[in-house]
Amino acid sequence: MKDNKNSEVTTPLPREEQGDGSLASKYSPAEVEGKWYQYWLDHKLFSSKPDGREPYTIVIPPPNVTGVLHMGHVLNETIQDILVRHARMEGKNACWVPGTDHASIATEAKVVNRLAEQGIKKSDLTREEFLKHAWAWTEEHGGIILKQLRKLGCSCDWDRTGFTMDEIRSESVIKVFVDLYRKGLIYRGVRMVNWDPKALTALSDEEVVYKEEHTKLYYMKYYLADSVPNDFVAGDGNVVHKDKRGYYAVVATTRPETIMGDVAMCINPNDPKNQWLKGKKVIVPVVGRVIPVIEDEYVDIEFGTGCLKVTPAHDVNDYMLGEKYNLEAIDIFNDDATLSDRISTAQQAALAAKSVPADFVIGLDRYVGTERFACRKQIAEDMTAAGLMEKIEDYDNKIGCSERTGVPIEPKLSMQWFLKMEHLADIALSPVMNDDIQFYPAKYKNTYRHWLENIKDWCISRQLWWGHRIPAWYLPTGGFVVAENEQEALQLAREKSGDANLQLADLRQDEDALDTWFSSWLWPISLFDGIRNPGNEEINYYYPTADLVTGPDIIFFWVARMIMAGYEYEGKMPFKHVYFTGIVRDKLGRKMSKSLGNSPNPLELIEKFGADGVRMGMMLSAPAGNDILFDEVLCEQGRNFNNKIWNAFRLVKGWEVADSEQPEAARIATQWFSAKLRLAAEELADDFSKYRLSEALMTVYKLFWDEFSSWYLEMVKPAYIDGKPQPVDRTTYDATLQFFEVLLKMLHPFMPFITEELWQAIYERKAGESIMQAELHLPAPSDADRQLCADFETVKEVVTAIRAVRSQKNIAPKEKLVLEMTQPQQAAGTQFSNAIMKMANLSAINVVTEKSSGSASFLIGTTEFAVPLGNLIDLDAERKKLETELQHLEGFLTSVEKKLSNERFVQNAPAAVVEMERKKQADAQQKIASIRETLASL
RNA sequence: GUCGGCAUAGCUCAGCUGGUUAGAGUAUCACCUUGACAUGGUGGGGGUCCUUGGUUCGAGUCCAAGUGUCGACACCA
Repeated sequence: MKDNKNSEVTTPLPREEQGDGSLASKYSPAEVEGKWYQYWLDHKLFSSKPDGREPYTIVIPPPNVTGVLHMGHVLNETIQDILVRHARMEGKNACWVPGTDHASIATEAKVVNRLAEQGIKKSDLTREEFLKHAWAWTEEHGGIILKQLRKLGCSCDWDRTGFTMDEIRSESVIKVFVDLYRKGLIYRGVRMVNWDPKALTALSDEEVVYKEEHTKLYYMKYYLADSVPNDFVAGDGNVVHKDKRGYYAVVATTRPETIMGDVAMCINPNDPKNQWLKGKKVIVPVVGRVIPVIEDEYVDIEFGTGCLKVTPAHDVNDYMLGEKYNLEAIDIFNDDATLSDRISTAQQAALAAKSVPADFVIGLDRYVGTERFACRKQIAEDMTAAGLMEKIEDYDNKIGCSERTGVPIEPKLSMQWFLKMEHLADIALSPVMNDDIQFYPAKYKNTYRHWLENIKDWCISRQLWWGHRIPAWYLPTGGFVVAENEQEALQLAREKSGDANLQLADLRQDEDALDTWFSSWLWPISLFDGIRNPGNEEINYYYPTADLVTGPDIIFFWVARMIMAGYEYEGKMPFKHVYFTGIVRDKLGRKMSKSLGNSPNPLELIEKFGADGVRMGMMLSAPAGNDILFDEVLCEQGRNFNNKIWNAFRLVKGWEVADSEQPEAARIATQWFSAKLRLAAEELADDFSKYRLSEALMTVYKLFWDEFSSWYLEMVKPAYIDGKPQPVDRTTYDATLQFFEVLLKMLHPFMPFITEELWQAIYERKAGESIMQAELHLPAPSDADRQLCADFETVKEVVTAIRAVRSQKNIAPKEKLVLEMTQPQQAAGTQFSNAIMKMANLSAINVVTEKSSGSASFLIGTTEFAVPLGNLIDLDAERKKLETELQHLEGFLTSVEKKLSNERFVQNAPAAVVEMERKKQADAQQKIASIRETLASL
């Protein structure tokens, strides 16, 4: 599985060139990306070994081994790569461990489907035969997604690639199972579980999703088996039903077919309308079984008729009632949710025990073997025909369905393995609540706490073959042993049975496999072999990992359980920070789905916009925890940005260098930009520390495009004389290259490919060197830096104002103008004057006491500027503009003065705030005065 | 039903412990094919910060209620 384009390594600096030897005007990612990824691999730049540096570890949320890359992965993996590359450039020993998940139920379902296409049924195969098919499938499709991650630029240490069912991970899972069993935390027993009748396995509570459905509510007649005594009177609150057959109670249900498992009817003892039913017996319609009326406050008086049918085998709440009142549980279904022949056996027994009028009864034989929904329809029809149905109403209901197969689950009593959660929940709660482990965004702490505080035991066994087989062996004489392997099992079995001649062949291993998440929860430990080999060098070094990046949908499945396992087996948190990503939606806010066709293929996007472009598109609107409305337009923006970087590089690289003196404008520009970089680096560090990655990207984006390209480069760009470009002085050139390099480093985590390409081209590099290892340490900005940048903002305002004058008066950029100003002491007027002249194309800046007549004037701060325009000036328009501004300023002044005249404000507000208001007042007054003066002179 | 998040420009979102008449990206409009880049440049327009009350000298920011919206959990058979 070799990446086609990546195999041939090319020269360090191949770039598409134009005929004349200059660089092409467009950046071409396709030529660059494969080349550099291979370079990184060839030089083992992603690989990590424990050393003296601070570790930075991320374990990948393992995608399904047979999965393919979708937009959700692109988001998730891009974030991880940004974090890893950022940490690596900070000088940390970055280790990103990739791998895949065997995804027990999902993969088994896919294999079963494929076999079905070939006409093979799973039930026709032995376990070994089936597993052979499953492994073949895994090898065929497995790892495709890992190859696709390379296209994205992910800097995983591929030598560490793990699989949740490889040898190390399998042994770890078994070891943990045995350990938890011996600690008494794992037990086996018959419980009500969620049964998936399609996958034919039990599921955990977390694997059940509720879907809204339009169904029916059936009101069925349960006739009284005994005569009705006369101790109730009509009108005393009792609601009594009677027809020609006799008295009856009405029971409302959404599942009429389950009456075959009815063993009681339950009323609320406080329900006035059902008092007459107390102590009675009723006859289950169709079935003919006579059942008692029991009383429990669990029953909601308001719902339906207040009469609840009790079917302990098929409803969790009924099961609890059954336990409480010691009722029989009649399981009416086969494993695939067709009706079992037990229903007719039970009916015969019931009819034999008690005689029931024949017209209440329908032979249940006809339903045996029918599918549950067909049966429901049929029995409703039959009851209606037999006059046993009072009425049928429309009803909206939420139905629990299997997350994986989508079919409605059946609550089913069955023998399963469970993990007690109380202790594990205990150790996992406080680290999150007190921020030892930090959630981003923090709102998920609530969700987390709620789940842990209401946790139930975890059903960990699955009636599947693709997974870790439960290490329990049953003895021929009954009972079982739990052991890490067959030898140990045999030994334990011999001890337990007292039969020293017992052979392995006498033992039968449990057929079930473990829930996939029972292996995933060990991932941050098992990847470093910390379960089998506790305290080894790797686990000591890399654990706890730094950041976990995942979706909030698996906070219970995975995140919470990793925290439990982490504390149970390492005594430490598995990760320090959890970054929850949102769901990737389309730009209309809809979930991406195959049927809507709104899910772009990431690989096609990469082809179209380049991996860097796609990564940027993804990150531009991806605040942690918010859903992402993905729009290709953002990838386009990413691609355009690449192109901008590329062209800035072309410009700088195209300069001729001379040993001339540095022009004043360039000198101040380099000073300013160097300060600007320090400020930006500080801002970036802050964004990263808060995991505000899209803001970090936006910070660099604006830094490169606006500050560097539009301001800095324009200020230092050598002029053209007689149509010929002049050379740049060496000082400026060197500074520019250094700035460029810093910018590339800042951009690298977000856009690894183009930054490597240009970093390699900007200076000569040694073989094997890479930008990804280049450290970025800028000194903290000084007060002088801050002042300089603030002053420069004023410069920009002046330049922009002059450009606005040009734009309004339609004066060509080439035409030189003169600027007049009244306050020479202003920063903007002195050290920056050369820069202003260059950026605004001025021939002079004159300090004047009185502006020329016929000039366009403007205020920056309290300094007055004017551009003499001669007869170009439109006095009316000028007056109008000034009047608008005057109005605005006067309104402003009024509000400030109102504040200042409020004694309570002056007394209560901090001195600095009051001072600020006074300054605002003075400034506004001065501005108003100068505008009035200008107006008067017009 | 319980709990939680969110509501700011056409769109997507910033706005930290309250303190200049609220910002960014994008979209949009006008002008400009100059010599890195039209995948570009320059300039402009655009907001009752959901509503109502309260606290405060001062509220987009804090509190309460309401409305809308999204989510988690629990579900009445």
